[in-house]
Amino acid sequence: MPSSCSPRAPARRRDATVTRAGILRAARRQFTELGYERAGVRQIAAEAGVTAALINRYFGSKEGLFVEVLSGAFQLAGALPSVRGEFGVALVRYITAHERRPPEDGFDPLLLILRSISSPSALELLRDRLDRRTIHPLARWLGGKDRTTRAGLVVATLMGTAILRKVLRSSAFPPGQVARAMSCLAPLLQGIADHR
Amino acid sequence: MPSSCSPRAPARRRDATVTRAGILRAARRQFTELGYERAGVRQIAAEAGVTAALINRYFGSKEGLFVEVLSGAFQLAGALPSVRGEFGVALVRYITAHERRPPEDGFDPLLLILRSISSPSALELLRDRLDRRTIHPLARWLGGKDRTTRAGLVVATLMGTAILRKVLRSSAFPPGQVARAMSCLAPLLQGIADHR
DNA sequence: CTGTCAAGTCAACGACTGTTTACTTGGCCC
DNA sequence: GGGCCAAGTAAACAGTCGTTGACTTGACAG
Repeated sequence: MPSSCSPRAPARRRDATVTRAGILRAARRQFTELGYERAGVRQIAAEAGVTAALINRYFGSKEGLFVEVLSGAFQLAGALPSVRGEFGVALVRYITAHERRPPEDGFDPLLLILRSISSPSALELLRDRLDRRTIHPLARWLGGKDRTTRAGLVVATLMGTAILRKVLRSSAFPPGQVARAMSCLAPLLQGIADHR
Repeated sequence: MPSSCSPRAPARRRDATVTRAGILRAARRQFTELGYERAGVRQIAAEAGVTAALINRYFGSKEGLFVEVLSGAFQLAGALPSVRGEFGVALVRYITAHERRPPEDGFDPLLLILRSISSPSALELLRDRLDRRTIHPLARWLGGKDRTTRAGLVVATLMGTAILRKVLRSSAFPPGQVARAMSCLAPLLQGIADHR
């Protein structure tokens, strides 16, 4: 079926939905690479091939654009295994898979959080999303005693290792030895899942 | 012994060393509360009761002031126990002690790191200090197999929990239930220390 | 072919940043 | 008591930021 929206679809150069999607894609990449504050609306618009004023037209404000970027992220469905005993290795496998081939565009919610927590307005949005869409679902999946605290510890461990490995690039986690880090991380996560 | 530095010490109002120390104190507080980027030289100077130009006179630049703030921090001596089996509880006790009565001025290196990692120039300084003064000494203390990776995991866990608890203020770690979080955290840290 | 409305640009606003230069002021020494 | 140098201030510089209103341009309908 050729072109469901229009009979002839002459590849129009002025398409609001296409432009909007382009801005959103550039924003996802720059927000994860630079964080909320350092990512400027002018740079984002330039990467999308438009002017900064269009961002305010389509998203109201920079914060509105950020909210739109956040929508749909933070759900960890797909990383959780069907068997409880494979929790640790499943998460580690999920991480290494995303390491080998980075996400389609440069979008990475974990990095976006870590580089945006210095902004008070972004922080409030991030806490809300992370609590509702990640921690509490994970707590339900884990079950048992102190489930929410343990879910928080899982997320904390993932965030902490991400900070040291990908943001700070600490010498404790050299890029060539991800396997060693992951083999230490897996039983740690599994231990949190089992303590119930 | 009254006033060791000067015979009469008429409480002079123009004292370079006192002013320098005042700027440093204000900088420590604001860098941990706002991070490197959001803490402005004008606000820091105002809290110290001087003008922003004095910061450049005494510290060369904002980055020079940041370096000075960083000097002396990041060493974890005092948190480590003499017995290896008490590693987890010792660290947890250290955290809760600092929780009960916050540090003298509002200085907290962990929060300073977490809120400053979005700045590239600050990041380089932080990685250097954290690696040399915290992770590698801790790895030496831990000993055994994968000591550096495990030291990194300890720091990662502490950073991650600090992010969720003190920066994001996630509902997974309500302020009134620090004991529950700590009782889950202690065996986790002990597990990292034992895995060798 | 022309009218019309959305898509997009341009320029400017006001506020803020770190830094520098020229200046004023206060306290100690002779 | 008068010089003199350090301590400290004031003002401006050159950027950048998000946002806004008025403007131009493109594409489709009649």
